[in-house]
Amino acid sequence: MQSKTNHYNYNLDVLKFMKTNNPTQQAVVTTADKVFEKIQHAIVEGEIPSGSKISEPGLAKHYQISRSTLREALNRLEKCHLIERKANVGSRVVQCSIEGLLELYITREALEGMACRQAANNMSDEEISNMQAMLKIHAQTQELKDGTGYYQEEGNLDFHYKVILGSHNKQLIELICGQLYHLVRMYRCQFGMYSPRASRAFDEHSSIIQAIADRDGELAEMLMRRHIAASRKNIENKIAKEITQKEQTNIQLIKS
Amino acid sequence: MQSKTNHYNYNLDVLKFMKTNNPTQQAVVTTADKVFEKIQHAIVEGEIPSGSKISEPGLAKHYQISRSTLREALNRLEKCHLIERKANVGSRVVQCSIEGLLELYITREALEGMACRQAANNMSDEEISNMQAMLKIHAQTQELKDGTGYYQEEGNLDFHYKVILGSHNKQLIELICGQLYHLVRMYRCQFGMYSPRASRAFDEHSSIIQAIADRDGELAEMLMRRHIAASRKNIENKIAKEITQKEQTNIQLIKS
DNA sequence: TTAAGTGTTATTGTCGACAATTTAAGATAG
DNA sequence: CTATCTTAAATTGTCGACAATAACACTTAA
Repeated sequence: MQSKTNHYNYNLDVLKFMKTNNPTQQAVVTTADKVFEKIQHAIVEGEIPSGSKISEPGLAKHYQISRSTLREALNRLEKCHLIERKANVGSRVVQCSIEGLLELYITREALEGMACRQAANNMSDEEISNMQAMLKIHAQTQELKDGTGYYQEEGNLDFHYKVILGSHNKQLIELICGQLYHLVRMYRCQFGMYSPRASRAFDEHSSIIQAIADRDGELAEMLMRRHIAASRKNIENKIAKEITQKEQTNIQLIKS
Repeated sequence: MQSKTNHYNYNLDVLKFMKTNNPTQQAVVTTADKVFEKIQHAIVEGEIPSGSKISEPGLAKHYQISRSTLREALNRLEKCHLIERKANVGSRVVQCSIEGLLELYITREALEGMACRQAANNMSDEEISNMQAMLKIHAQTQELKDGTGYYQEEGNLDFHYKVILGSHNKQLIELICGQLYHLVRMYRCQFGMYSPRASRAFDEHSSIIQAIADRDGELAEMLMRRHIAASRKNIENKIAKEITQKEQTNIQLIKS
């Protein structure tokens, strides 16, 4: 559950993308906003450990701000489900868990599936051709860096964002981009997950865009749901494998 | 778009239900919590008009609290999408619109559909029989008050809540019950919508519970989605009818 | 008359201090 | 030695005041 910062500096690009392209993202002007982003980054990257208690006086001193300003930032962190607050007790960084990760995938499957259906209905022809162009770039880059799964991950987020924004549904956009995806990025960092399904994911993206271009909302939703479900099952298998490996190690340790 | 308080006092019951049965709902202890609930009620009922600007000094004086406490309450209102804030400008009550209502239904269809699927997988036998018992009570009460659509609406919320909680998915529960449903109740009040589909909705509820009892997640999701989509289309028709009526009235006014 | 610029007013963001509550430590009884 | 109660420390919630920003009214120039 260690953070792997060097593998995830693309987050900055994605964040910038969110800020410039996401209509629901408000500009960062106030100091509370800046501190919010700093803490958010620290939580996502695991610098502030998952599950740890947050000390208001401590953090306020660390960032050289008053407690009021910090509390404003904490409120926004709570809004995107990165921390949890209890009255008269305090805040804790959300506890990452396998169950939580799977629940997140379930929720994404529902929301992004519907977003994809709406995208098929509501995206403009221009938006669609933009996305097709993006996919071509991904294809080329993939040829260069095939197997690493690194850039593909960036492309993955990029792709999902474009689809979600293409739904033209403010409610969906806000829920997924404004709230859920902070948690997604946190899990990606904490569990060190870069997709080992790069080429398959690329094919799935192609099919989804095709369905959108055909204005086939029903198919588009189904494909997106399968795409996310496949990713979830991939994780489940990986975790199951890790567990059995650990068990075998334990058995060996007992034997020796 | 007037509020119809007398028709909606059942909201208190539902709120109580949320507090006692919803694991994500935290107890109200702090004064900010109390003020939050008061303002929330005022917004939902339309006492504070949809789209109106919120004056921090004004509201603070009105509720006899400091601005800090009020801002704490405003943050929670923002979390459940009842107000929108802009930096250095202020807060506005969310603007109710037909597009917003339809977007909300789309989102509910996605989330509650998936929650229903998960409920079929995860509900305990006891929970299921509880829900079946609840439905029987609804059937009896419906016989008594058939046609009013009033109590049925309470039952409707009750039913949906039970299904959502039955998903045992914290992420889904928090998103739907903790955030979305405040907006749902607001729209219900502001647009004065008590379901005119009482008996049909009851049948749909029955089928859904049956699918859950059969542990048929796929069918359960499909039925729930159709249930919500039917409600949405019902609204769409109603609105379309109202618009044509208005147009005809306008034509008559022009003629006279 | 309209447009841009300027000064005033009001609102929001931030701060430090105090009050209320919880947590921790220590003392006392069993 | 454990458990409970009491007291002390720390943390959170709330308050009022000040600073920074935006909205408004007014003046001036084109």
